[in-house]
Amino acid sequence: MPRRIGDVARGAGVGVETVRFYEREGLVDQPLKPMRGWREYDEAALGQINQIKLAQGMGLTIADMKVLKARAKGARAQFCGAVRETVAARLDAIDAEIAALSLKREALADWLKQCRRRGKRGDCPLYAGINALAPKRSKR
Amino acid sequence: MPRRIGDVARGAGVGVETVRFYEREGLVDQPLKPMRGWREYDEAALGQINQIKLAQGMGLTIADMKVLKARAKGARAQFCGAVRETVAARLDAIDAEIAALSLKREALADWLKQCRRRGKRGDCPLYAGINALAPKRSKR
DNA sequence: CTTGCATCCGTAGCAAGGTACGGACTGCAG
DNA sequence: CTGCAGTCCGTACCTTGCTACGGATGCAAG
Repeated sequence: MPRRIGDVARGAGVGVETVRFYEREGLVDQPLKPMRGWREYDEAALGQINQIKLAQGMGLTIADMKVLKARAKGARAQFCGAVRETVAARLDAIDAEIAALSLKREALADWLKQCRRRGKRGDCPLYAGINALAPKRSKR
Repeated sequence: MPRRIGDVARGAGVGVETVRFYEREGLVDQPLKPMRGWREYDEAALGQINQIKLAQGMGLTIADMKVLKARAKGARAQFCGAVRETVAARLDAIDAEIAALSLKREALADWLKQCRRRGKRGDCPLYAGINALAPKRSKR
């Protein structure tokens, strides 16, 4: 059972600064501070950090989580709607990201293939292109 | 034929600030400034920006391009080796990124499926979980 | 009482790739 | 001559998710 922020951090496998960051973001509830001394944490903080890690593993952003946390105070149906909305939006965003990366992947793979095919023929268009852009030397 | 930075920017479809950013990064050669007046650009700047856009489309980073540009002054064989190295490294990085995103994609899709399956049964574990983390209210 | 680690708190910095701003200047049209 | 758009230049800001720093305090052991 965690008592102080360092215990929470170690228990969740994150740094103390990270816990404090989550608190600033409002994702982890910061226990009230006694007028002197250290804050007293309980299991809730640990659970909240684990939920953050879970959500992060699914690709949700901190901003997404803030929205969902705000909605969690409302009725279950509303909350579920918000969850589905957020998850669907993030799914679309991630699909778009994957599509963009796949295009890049193909372009890079093609480039490598061309490189190997040209092999020793030594007609790299990029090298020619880059040096054509500095025509000072070729003009003499 | 571009004359001033604004012409270059319009011609390349980027902002003036972006051209200046590439100049600061050393990816676009900035023509010498006359003691008074405006710099005079030629086609080279346009070509360099187009190469940047191409490389970006393949997923190369600005840092990658800096390295390659530095190598372009050397012999062709050295340059080609550096290109292959950079491209291969970036390809690996992008594959890793795609793999990570695919995991997230699956997790999100699963979550949505679970949401729909639970449908009106109203037993969302996330809602329960979040509210269990604030047990103040349930204790009464 | 002193050492020494932990916490508290605000603030600043990192990566990446730009974007924006403010004040001074330039050059051209009216 | 004046107005106005465009440049020049340095610097600050943006996003995201942390991470680090520095000075002040707290607390327990020796």
